Amino acid sequence: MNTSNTTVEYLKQEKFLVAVDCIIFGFDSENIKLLLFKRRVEPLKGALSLIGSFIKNDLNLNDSAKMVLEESTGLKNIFLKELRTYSDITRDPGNRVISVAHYALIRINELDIENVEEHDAHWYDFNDIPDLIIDHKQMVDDAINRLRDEARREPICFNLLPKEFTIPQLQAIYECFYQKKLDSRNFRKKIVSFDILNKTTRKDKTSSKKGAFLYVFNKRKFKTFIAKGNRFQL
Amino acid sequence: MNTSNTTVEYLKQEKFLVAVDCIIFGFDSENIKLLLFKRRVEPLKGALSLIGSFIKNDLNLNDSAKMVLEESTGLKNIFLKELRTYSDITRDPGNRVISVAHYALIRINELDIENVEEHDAHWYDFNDIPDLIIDHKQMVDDAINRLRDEARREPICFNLLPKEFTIPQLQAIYECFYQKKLDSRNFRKKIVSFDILNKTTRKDKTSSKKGAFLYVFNKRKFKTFIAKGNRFQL
DNA sequence: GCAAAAGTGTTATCGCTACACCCATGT
DNA sequence: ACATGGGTGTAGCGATAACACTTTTGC
Repeated sequence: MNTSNTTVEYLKQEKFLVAVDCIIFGFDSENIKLLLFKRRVEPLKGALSLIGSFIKNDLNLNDSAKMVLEESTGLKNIFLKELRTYSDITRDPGNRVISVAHYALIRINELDIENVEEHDAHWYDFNDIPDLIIDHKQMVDDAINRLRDEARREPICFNLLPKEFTIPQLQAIYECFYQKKLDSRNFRKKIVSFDILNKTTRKDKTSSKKGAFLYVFNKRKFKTFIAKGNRFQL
Repeated sequence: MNTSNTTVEYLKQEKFLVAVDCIIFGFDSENIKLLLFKRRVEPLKGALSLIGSFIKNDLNLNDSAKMVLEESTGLKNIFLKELRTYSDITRDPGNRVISVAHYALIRINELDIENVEEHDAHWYDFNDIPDLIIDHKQMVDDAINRLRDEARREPICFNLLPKEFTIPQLQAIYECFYQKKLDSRNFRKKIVSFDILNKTTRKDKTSSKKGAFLYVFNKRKFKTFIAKGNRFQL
């Protein structure tokens, strides 16, 4: 095995600018939202865009995206996944840039407001996204489709809710994704049958006089659920 | 909008080597196979690896992967999708290289044998993959998981079979993925009920005296199927 | 006491699973 | 004539979908 720092073969190759862009999703009890920014550098300064950054030599792509998220939202430990690359030669008018889009789910209530305002960031309803620079609109569309699909099969929506949440809150997210009302009896029956939530004794009273019991997602129970050969499917 | 060639901001940024690697799947009527290559350049020359290449300035990632596939298999119009990026700083001992893995499904019977032998390529059973260089084994594992998952929900397995194929051939692929025998009556019932195949009047007699009718995947029918709100699920 | 959301059970329907025999043909 | 894989139908079961009323409590 070759252990020198840079192999001769590699020196001949062209190098590229590489960036990460983040599609940040939130949920405000009404709708799925996306966090968009006013771009601060040329080209296209001032236009609406996703938040992103060129990567540096000391971080991999995932960590680069994490850093971007932390800087723009003040949040650590965000749910984050790679979406796909965008590499058309002329996609960026400034120069060729290969961008790796990532999508993130955050809890709006934990957001650092100051940070966000400092970055000229605003939430937009996910089914009413304005035009964005370059191919960012495409990235958003792709991310929404991916998320819609993934939400059906993986327990990821919990990342949009506070650690403790109610069943009706969870249902509301799925109703946004599917764009239709769900039967609350059937929804509750299904999610409870999975046995992946812990019911607390506390109630959330922000949306009704009666209050709804708070639940917590239990990762251990979920693993057991999967180990038994079950499939999360909503 | 800025229309100059390279923006000043961009000039300060670090650039990176970017490569594509291809996980090539085939099916030989018995098992899912993977095409692996003996590496020809340092570092790690002679070791087993996926086929790949540094990208050039004139092609996007998808087209770069297509070119790699064409050069190594002699095939055009291959089913090809991006898997994910691999970007750990130290993943390549030669230098930092960001690799974008792609997976491809090809029809083994159409393969250009000469081309393949020229490239020191050999087929390996997908559940008995030897050690590969760098993180290529990880790429393969990720690709297999992705494919297993995608095959359930998207009609992609047809890309592993000749244009005309039999129902038992198709079933065999799914039996490989699930690693269990399926009931032929139920399998046939399900796939026929989708109404996305055209039955021909011809038969394939390579695996039985009686012969099995040949079918063709019909993209138009599939679109209708989806438009009606159905879901492909096997 | 009333408005508003939370919570609860039952029935009909549909789709999936399990299962066994006849058919066509090459040797 | 026999061995081999191709092709077909049905019945039982489990899961989903449809549906309406009671409970709690802040105002």
